[in-house]
Parts: sequence; structure tokens; C-alpha cells
Amino acid sequence: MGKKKVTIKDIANELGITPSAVSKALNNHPRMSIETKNAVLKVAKRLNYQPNLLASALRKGKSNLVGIIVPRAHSNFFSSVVENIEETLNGKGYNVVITQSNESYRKECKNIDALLHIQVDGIIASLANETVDLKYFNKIISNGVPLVMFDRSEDVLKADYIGINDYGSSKLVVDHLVEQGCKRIAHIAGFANTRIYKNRIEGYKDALAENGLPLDADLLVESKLTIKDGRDIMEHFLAMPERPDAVYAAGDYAALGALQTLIEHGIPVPKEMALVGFSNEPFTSLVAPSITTIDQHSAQIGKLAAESFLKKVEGTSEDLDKIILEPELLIRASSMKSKALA
Amino acid sequence: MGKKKVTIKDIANELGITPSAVSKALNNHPRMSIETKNAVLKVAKRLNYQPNLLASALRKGKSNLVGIIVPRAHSNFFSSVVENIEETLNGKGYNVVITQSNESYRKECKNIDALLHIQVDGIIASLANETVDLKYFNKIISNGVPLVMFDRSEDVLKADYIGINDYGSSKLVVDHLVEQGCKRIAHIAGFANTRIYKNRIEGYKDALAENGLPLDADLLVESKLTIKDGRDIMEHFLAMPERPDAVYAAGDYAALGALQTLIEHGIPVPKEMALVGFSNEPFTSLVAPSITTIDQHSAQIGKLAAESFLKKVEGTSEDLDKIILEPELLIRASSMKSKALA
DNA sequence: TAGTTTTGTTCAAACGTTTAAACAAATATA
DNA sequence: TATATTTGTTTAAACGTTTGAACAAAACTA
Repeated sequence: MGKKKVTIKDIANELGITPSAVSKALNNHPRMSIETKNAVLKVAKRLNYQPNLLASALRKGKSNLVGIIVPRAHSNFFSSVVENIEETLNGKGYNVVITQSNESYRKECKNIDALLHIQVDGIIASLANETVDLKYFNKIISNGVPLVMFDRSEDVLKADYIGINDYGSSKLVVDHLVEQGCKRIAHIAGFANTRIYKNRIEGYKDALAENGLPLDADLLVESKLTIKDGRDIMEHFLAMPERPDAVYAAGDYAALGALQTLIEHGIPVPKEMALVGFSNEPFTSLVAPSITTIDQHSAQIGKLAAESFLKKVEGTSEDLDKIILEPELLIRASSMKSKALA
Repeated sequence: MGKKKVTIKDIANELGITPSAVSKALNNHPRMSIETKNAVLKVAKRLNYQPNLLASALRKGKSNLVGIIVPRAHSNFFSSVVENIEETLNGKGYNVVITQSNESYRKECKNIDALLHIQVDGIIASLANETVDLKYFNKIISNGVPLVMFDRSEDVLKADYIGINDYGSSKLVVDHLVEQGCKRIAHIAGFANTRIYKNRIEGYKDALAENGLPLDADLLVESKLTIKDGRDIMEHFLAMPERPDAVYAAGDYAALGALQTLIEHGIPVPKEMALVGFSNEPFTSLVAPSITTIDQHSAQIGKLAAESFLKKVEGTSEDLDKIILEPELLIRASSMKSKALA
């Protein structure tokens, strides 16, 4: 049961050398002879030696733990990002502590404190919807802990950033809908105080203008992008004397809600109303009709975020990364009015 | 930038006492005078002292980290369990390291090694689908690390267990379908080598017998319960000369695939074919028709799992917990043939 | 061959905390 | 008043590793 842990001291005794020699051998110190190194490695393996990371962390002032803060772990986008961060960092000897803010500012602050408390070597995070005050994130930075943001962040934050071109996404969507013959394109937006949603709104407005379409303020509604928001806002659109002929939602859940309402009203999609979502949640390809959406390259975002962290912690690079990936429009049934594309 | 960390030594110097006095004051040692305790607390607050958990962990041989292994973080069931474990344990001063096996045995083993390596104080896990060899889980136990399993586990494992009554779930489902007038009830099952799926199969068989229905071996198909499995197996059922009039899938994703196929074939649900899933994934209430399913009390499972761990680590209880919750049948449109229930 | 450099190892302190044992002072017991 | 107990604190070692400095031996240099 309570088997005594094997330490470098045990290895040292076994070989008649000192613990520090063992430590240096294990860490491949240039001054140690190759014979000692091999002997140590052999005994270590035989005794099934497991280094005590706590001790090493304490001495080196480095925990080899990286904290992650995501708004929700069960969103496909975030879980995929996390999975790839994990993958990349595990390969480099780091372990990952995942926390969720549940979109709550309070929880986010608590998470930050908890991560700083356990002395993570860095934090990779995406902002909660609620968050406007960045003082806790600045606290991370002022504590000297490397911070990498992804997807949701703010420009004022002096941190690495990995995200997609949200402005460009909206252009892709609107151009596609115009191409399908839509003339009155509505936007179920996120709240404009979040940078990414603001950018999507700007992209939407500019794309309308570029396509010679008027901007109708009634067709632009901000919300939390939940399913219920999608339903309510769609009901609101349907009650209009002059309905939109396309709806672009800044989130897939809102798009799903909108779709349900359309189906309940017996409105043919995309014939009478085309629909586009955002994020490529798995259900978008599963519902009928399948929902056109934007893919955000979650896997790549995860990898790049991890790599940005590694660059900082290994001191390869001092200056801040700012990586913007180009989004991909996945055209599916909900917006495919011309069959030509099929 | 690199602000020097405040240690108990600093507090000690400030007050002209020794570090050990400070430590004892902070840990509320009975022998320390109330005056010293207050003085220490005051200075600690003023200097913004943050205890070094690594040092404390090293000395106490306790990391205050708990490892979690889930098959997939983005399943609603698992993410909800995890959220509640986190909540419960954070309140007790523990932090949580979440890892995913992605249903892979290899990844699961790697995760176990990683968690043992960082010296977690305990592990809370649910088996990957692939896993049949439990040697890595036994390794956890033989390392003296408390292990709590939930949902998916095996009886031979000497660990705490929290789950639902899978056998009883099937009975609930079959009884309900019989009540709705179904006579040929098929089961899209999980692989019987996993205990929970075997139990669901047994419950299905026994419930048929109890209701005086024959067991048709063709109507019982094992699979990985993916969307594609659901589609393929439903196609197979539809091709039968004597089709089933109800399908009970042991997972919601398989149920969703089955539903899509039914809709594509224009078969009215539940009129010609009733459908029941398992797990209460959010989409089951969102699709049309909404899918009847089993709720597994994920929040409670998470809480109970955390509490089982705490009991072990605090030494309150030596013997193993085995907690089986009763499932809840959520009756929705996909199985509601009699409108009486509405 | 005396002096310098290199090589392989040991020494000792450090990381920040906890804790059993020791101790002096204050308080209680007889 | 002498002795035992309690109280509040200090001393010192420990947790397991890392690392700069020290050192002796071996290998070069001139």
C-alpha cells in the first residue's frame, strides 16, 4: 500500500554517489560523465523513480502548470481549443488546469485568483461575456505571469492574442447571402461591448453598404445569443410588415432558435428566409435543414495559443503575438437557394 | 514587474517573531495567542501575502490538486458533472485538473500517468469506451491515491462509485413505450462489454418479458452510439419486412441520427415509430419532434463524487461508497402517442 | 616539469512551508 | 513555597529537488 516513494537519494545510495550528482545526471548536465548518466538512468528505471515535481517546482519557482479559463467547456469551439492546447503543452511537459467562467465575471475573477494561487506558469483565456473590467487580467500580467488570450479579448490588454477575423466573417456571410439573391438581411448580433461582436456588426454594416443595400436599424438586434434569444428575435422579425429574407446570427445557438421558430411557423428555409449561424457547432450539420455557419479553426487556435505561451515562457520572444486567422464559410442547406452550389 | 513574493519570513520580520510562529498563527494553531494571530493576519493582509502552495504541498505531501478524467468534455453530461465536482472541491480548497481521454485507452493511460506524476490527491474518472484492461486504474489505487469512478466503471474496481440505475432506466423506457401502445420495441444498444450498456440491455430484455413481449434478436443492435450508427441502424430497421414501432437508443446522439433518418423517410414520429434516447443532451429538447430521454442527474453525480473523494481524503470513511441514483424519464414529443399526457 | 585548463564530482545552501521537540514564562496545584 | 501544568513561542529539521561554488584529479600547455 503506502509504498515509500523513491527519491534521488535512494538512487544516490545505490550507486555510492551524491544526490546532486544524480540530479545533474538526470538533467543531462554537460559536466557529468556519460557513464554516470547511464548508470543513474538504469537504476532510476529499475527502482521506478518518479521525480517529485512539487520539490522541483518549489526549487525552480516553476510549477509546469498552465491555467486555462474558458466561458463554457461544453461549447464545441472551446472544448476543441482546449483539447489542442492540452495536446501541445503536454508534449512539452506541461499540465493544464482547466476552469470555466460560465460567462460570469465573478467566477472569472475567482478562477484567476485560484490559478495565480497555485502558481501556474501561464494563463490562456477567453473573456466571459459579462466582463468589461479587465483589472483581474491586468493583475495576471503585473504578477509577471504570461497571458495569452484567444477569440474573446480586448485590444487594451497587453497580452498575446489569437483569433479570427470577425469583421471579415460578416463580409463572407453577407456576400454569400446577396449572391443567393437576398435583399433584406437581418443580423441577430451579440452585444457590441464585446469586441468580437462589435467587429461582426461593423463587418455586417460595411458589407451591406458595399453591396448597395440599405441598413435598416430594425434588422439589427443585439442579444446574448441564446436559443431563446434566437426564437424571440425571429418572432419579432416575423411580426414585421416587411420581413427580412435572410437572418445572419452571430452565434449558432441563436441561429438554432431562429430555425425552430421558422419551422413552427411553416416558413420554408431557405426559400423564404435564408439562415446563417456562427461557430460551426456540431448540431448545425445535424439539424434539418442544416445550418450554414462560420468555422473558426478551433484546433489551430488552440495550437497557436499554446505555442505563443511556450515562446513567452521559454523566452524565445519578448514582444506580443497578434494572430488573426481567416474564417471559413461552410455553406449548407439553410442558405442554399440556388441549387447550383450543390 | 518581478515583484518579490511575500513569504511568512517577511511577516515574521515585520513583527519580530519567527516564521514558525507565523505559520502556526496562519494555520490557527491552538497554542498560539489570539493577539499574535490577529497581528499576523493583519500584516499578512497588508503585505498581500499569498501562501506558496508548492512549498506547503511539498512539506505536507499533499498537492491539493484533484485529477478528473472524462471521455469527452463537450458532452453535456460530463461537462455538467465536472462543473459540479469543481464547484464542490473549490469550496474545500482543492483545484481541479481536467483531462479528456477522447474514449481512447491509450490517452486514458497517459492521463493517469500525468496525474500521478503531478501528485494529485485523488482522481475522479469515468471509463473510456475502449477500456477493458483496468491495470492503470489499479495502479492509481496501489499508489495509494483515492479513486472515485462515476457513470462508467466496472465492479471489479476497488473504488468508490456514483452512477444511475441503468437497468431501471430501461424498464422506465420500455414500460412507457408499452403504455403508449408500442408492441415491437427495438434497442440501439451500446457495446455490452461496458457494464452500463450491458445493464441497459438486461433491463430492456427483462422489461419486454415482464410486459409479455417477445425478444426479437434482430431488434437489438450494439454500436458505438454515434449519430452515424443511429442513422445506419435505423435504415436497417426500416428495411425489415416487419418494422419495429418504437426504438429505444442507449444514447442521445444515436437517437438523433435515427430521428434524422425517420424524417428523411417521411415516417411520422411518434405515430408510426416512437423514439427514446438517453442522457438528456440539450439538443433533445431542441429538435422537432423533441426527443424523450433519460436524465442522469449529472449535477448530483458531480457533487456526490466530490464528496466521496473528500470523505476518503479526510479519512472520515474507509469503506467504499457505491451510490446508485434513480433515473428520471423525460417524456417528450417523440414518444407521446397518446395526447393524454400533454 | 611546473603551471594552466578541463572534467567529474561533492558540498552546502536554497526554495517556503510545516511540525515535533525544546524551552521559558506564566499559571495552577498541593 | 515548592512542584506540576499550561501557554506561547522558538529551535531545528524536514519535504525532494536544484545549483553555484569548491575541489581534486586528469588532461593539456609551454
